[in-house]
Amino acid sequence: MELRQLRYFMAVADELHFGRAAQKLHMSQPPLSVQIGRLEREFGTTLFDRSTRRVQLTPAGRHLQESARRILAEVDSARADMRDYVDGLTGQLSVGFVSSANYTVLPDVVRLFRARSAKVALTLVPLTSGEQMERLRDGRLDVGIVRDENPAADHVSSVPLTAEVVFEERLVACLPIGHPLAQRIEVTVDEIVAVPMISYPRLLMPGFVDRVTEVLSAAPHAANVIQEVVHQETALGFVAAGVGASILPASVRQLIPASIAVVPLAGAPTTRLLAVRQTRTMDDVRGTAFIECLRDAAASSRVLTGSQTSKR
Amino acid sequence: MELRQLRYFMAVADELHFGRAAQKLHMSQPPLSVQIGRLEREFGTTLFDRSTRRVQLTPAGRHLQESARRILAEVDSARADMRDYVDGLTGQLSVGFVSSANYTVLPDVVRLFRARSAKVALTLVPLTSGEQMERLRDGRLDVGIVRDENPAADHVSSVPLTAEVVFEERLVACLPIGHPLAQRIEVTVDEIVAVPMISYPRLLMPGFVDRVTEVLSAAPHAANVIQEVVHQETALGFVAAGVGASILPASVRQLIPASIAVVPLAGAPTTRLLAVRQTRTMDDVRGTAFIECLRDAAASSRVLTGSQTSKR
DNA sequence: CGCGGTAATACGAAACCCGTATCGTGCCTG
DNA sequence: CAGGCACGATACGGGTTTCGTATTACCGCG
Repeated sequence: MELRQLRYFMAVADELHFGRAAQKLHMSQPPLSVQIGRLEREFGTTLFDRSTRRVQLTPAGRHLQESARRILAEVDSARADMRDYVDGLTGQLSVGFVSSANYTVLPDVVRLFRARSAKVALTLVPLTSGEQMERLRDGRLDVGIVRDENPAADHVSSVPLTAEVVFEERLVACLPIGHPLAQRIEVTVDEIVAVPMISYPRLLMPGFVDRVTEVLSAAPHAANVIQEVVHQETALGFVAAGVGASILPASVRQLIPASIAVVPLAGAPTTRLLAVRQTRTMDDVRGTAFIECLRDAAASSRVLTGSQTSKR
Repeated sequence: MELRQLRYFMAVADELHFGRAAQKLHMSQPPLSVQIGRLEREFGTTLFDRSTRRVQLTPAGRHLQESARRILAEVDSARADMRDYVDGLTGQLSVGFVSSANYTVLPDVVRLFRARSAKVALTLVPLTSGEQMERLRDGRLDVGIVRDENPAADHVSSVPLTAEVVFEERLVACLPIGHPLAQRIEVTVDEIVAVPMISYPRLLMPGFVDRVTEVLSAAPHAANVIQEVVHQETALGFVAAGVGASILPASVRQLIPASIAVVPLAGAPTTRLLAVRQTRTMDDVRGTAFIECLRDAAASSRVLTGSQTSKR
């Protein structure tokens, strides 16, 4: 029993006429008769009562008709499912994101993606950049939205990743409102380095930590890291408590309490959000569609807010 | 997409190893790779991530896996269904019967058939012999249990029918209890012909009417038919009312009221139950199984009651 | 009793599928 | 780091399957 035979059988069962069925199947009548005959020999029963004048289903034929209808419908739906899947209309997409992305492009991106790919099950996983890079390599994430990571960082002969900058914003200093620098229009690297700093564990977000280190390295003295915290919110808590200052993306402004002052850094150093994925899966339609949403949302947000940021 | 390809695909998906999958499929590895590649080109996506070291399903592959599993299961069950059907384990069987068969073999037959072919849906249709012959010819009945019909009766180039005698019993005269002949051990044809007779419409049961006519034709005078009725029960009602006598199969004794006497006919003429079916469908397993039950039940009933019948 | 229509059969050509041989590649080992 | 090994991909020839054309066999009708 092969699918071709079932299709032939259904055509004859529909037409009850070998000639017309063959025509519908774009073939000639003799091989059609042969294939039907083969089915009949396989099952050990006639499927059609046929004379030269009349073709009729036997009871056994009617039984096969029901089964064949189910099978062919199943096959058609499988074909459609596969087509929808490769076209990116259905399926699953796991996207990781750094919490700070929540305050910039992410909400718009998600709204856009849900509109464009309504049937794709989108899983959003909040993770630090470092965690995302790991999960991207082992495939637990399809797309990562990370801050300042270098995808080429060689995890010893690991899966190659590809990144694309989707958003760039200024780095700002967050200071307790009472701090001498708190009322400034901007502060220099030299000035901020003198303040005790609240930083992050390099393991969890190597890109951002390295970026901040790089920016601060313009100063003659090294920064004095007085505290490491995992979340921006925690960092802001320490700042509000007067423990020290912290360098953060400008978009954190949205969750700044009155007790904290945000002061842009002189020289307008920036930090970047990158969309990262496995180079191998660059042809994945859902991932590509998602990143397309990222580009579009970032573009319109730039139009709205002005190419970079930081007016208070 | 062909079933073979789906089977190959599932083998590789199970083994995650082309060589072992090929072995399991009793074929060599190269054509297996080719067929998988063909599927992938058809769907426009890779189904396996494969290096020489590792074979893994892609997400698209997992989607196809689910569909393929369903399809192959559906095909297997279709094959099993067809096998069960041609083996006569399942299906439908329409059997017609004359009401008088209810008093002889029929209950045993049905019990036997239900035991032997439990999953076959048996439809029992009470019909006169004439009605059954018509429905047998146009296929509305698979098997008919008729009385004294001649299947060769040429319904003008119609479907040929085949009959088999399954039960033979004596014809008896039914008389009002007060009738002069009612106390006799037996009556002759000459004697009964003198009594007004209750008969049946020849159109509905030509075989039985002709048989009775044939038996009575041994008498010098023709019978005096005073009433025609459709059902035995009605005939007995007329007899009980003293309207006349009626010739019936001996098995009617079971529904004789006290007001009617049953007297065997001299010469022990008999009437026969026949199982009839289309000659064309003599290979139908369910019909054959049913008739087998008829033979077996009739045989054991003969053993129990003695080859023919009629002791009171 | 021929004629139109239809399914079955015969047979040669094309397509398809499989097996053997071989290649390319990634991983392991000495 | 060079060689060996395991494994999937490719090349190619042979056998099987399937198809199309031509023909036959059969049925119903005028």
